[in-house]
Amino acid sequence: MMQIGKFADRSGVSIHTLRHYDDVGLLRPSGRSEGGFRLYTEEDLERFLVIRRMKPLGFSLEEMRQVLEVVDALTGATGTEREEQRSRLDGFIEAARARRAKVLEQVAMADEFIGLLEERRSS
Amino acid sequence: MMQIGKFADRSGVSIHTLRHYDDVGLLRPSGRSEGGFRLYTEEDLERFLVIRRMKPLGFSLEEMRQVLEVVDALTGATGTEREEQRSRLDGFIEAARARRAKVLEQVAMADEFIGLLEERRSS
DNA sequence: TAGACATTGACGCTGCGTTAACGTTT
DNA sequence: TAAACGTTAACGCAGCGTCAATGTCT
Repeated sequence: MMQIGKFADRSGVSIHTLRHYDDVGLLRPSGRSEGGFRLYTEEDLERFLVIRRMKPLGFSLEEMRQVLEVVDALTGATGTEREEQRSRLDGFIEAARARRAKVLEQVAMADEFIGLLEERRSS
Repeated sequence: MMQIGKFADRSGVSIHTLRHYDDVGLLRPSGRSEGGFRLYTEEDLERFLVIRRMKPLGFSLEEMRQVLEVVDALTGATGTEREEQRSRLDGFIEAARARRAKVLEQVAMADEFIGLLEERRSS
């Protein structure tokens, strides 16, 4: 169990961001100390990895929350429930592919922009 | 000379966004009608193209404003002034290359994320 | 004159950063 | 006890979206 400061160091995000994630229900610490200090576990760090990958792709906190929800629900689910969560997950996989495509377009945008500036430079 | 609505259609951004760009000095319409309607020219659309390419790369409105400023200052400048603007432009070209690299990293992030979800799907 | 189109102004939203005033841990 | 670390609450900011009340264009 580590306090928020250590978790911030290891995750690379600020303490305030972690507080915010807690407030909106995106990433809740596994426990609290007697005095109310947030206590995080290694497992919390694991869950954070999902956030770390999704955020740069432009997903909202709410969407990340939902993905974590599905992933959590999937471990331990069986039968119909399992199928249901799987199809929810498929939706997110689709969304991720769409984002990937968008990001690739942005690389092309960057190239166009750089070309535009270089042209202006020597005009 | 076209009104804001037509400019919005042709540029693909909302009327409110254009108003906001005007307010912050990013993209000012070339004129106003007697009654105060914003009037945009084809040249304004040209300038907008810079914005269109920069925005997906995550540049702030202020940075875009500065790039437009440099590009404008460069056309018609000579001698020392020209060299000065060129070096400012070089800074932005560098920044654009950095963004390009970042965006490429995001593609890798997307792949990792998709892989992570697919793994969870069949676990 | 009507209808489409525009105006300013204000408040709402996300995802945090930034104090401020104060309590906890060691 | 002090120093380091944490707490909630509240306001600030970018970049718009979304009314609302009103004026302009054709």
